[in-house]
Amino acid sequence: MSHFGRSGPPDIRDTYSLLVLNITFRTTADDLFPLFDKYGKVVDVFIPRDRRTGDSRGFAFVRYKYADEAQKAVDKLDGRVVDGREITVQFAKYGPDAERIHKGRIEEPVERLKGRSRSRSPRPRHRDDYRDKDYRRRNRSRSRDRSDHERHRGRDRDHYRSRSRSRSPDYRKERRRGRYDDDDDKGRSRSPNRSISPPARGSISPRRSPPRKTPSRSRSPVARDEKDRSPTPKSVSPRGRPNSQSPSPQRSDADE
DNA sequence: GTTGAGCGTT
Repeated sequence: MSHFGRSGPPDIRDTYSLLVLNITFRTTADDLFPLFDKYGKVVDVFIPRDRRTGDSRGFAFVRYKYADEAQKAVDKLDGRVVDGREITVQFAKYGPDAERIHKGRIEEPVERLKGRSRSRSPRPRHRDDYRDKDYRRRNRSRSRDRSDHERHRGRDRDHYRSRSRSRSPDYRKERRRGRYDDDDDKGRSRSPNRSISPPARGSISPRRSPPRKTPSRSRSPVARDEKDRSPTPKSVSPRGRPNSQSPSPQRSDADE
């Protein structure tokens, strides 16, 4: 009863999906279930969460068994203050498959029931068309960037210009066009290899090169080896222990 | 610990 979304999509054949927006980030499906269930029969309540943090996105989907009940819930719960925040209840315009739906109900239910007709849509290509458009607007999952943007806009413009290099979450979103590849993307993006060439690794450490002003050490593999090994084995070889280093590998001001 | 336009999962 309290486990929603754990078993995946139950049955959306004759269910009306309601989109609940403006909900708090701590509101759970269990909290919305009794609230929406009071106005009708709720067959399923799902709240999209972030794969990385697992935190709620701030909106939920409530599925009703009947449209009349859903409509009533929208009229009653829409604008209702939940958890100290006014929530917005409206019929979902898009289905779980990014397909357009009417009145929260999918215009065309599962076609598998109809027969072997695998073709669910004669134009799957169009689906991606408008789908991409929606994704673009959805890029602002974390509106934090926007918040900072506006915040700096009215305070300090110089800082804003300086931050021009600041990487925006949109660049990778648009590039991948996916929302689940963040895990891999982030794991690899963390590596500064993007701007650093493989050969550079031999003489990396821009700060290490300049300090070498001693002509005595010009070329002594032996001396260099001993020096690297003897003195500070843990301090030396930053690549060997990235953990010891700073979390931000991009500290080369020269590159910027 | 924070945030705030929007459309979804085994």
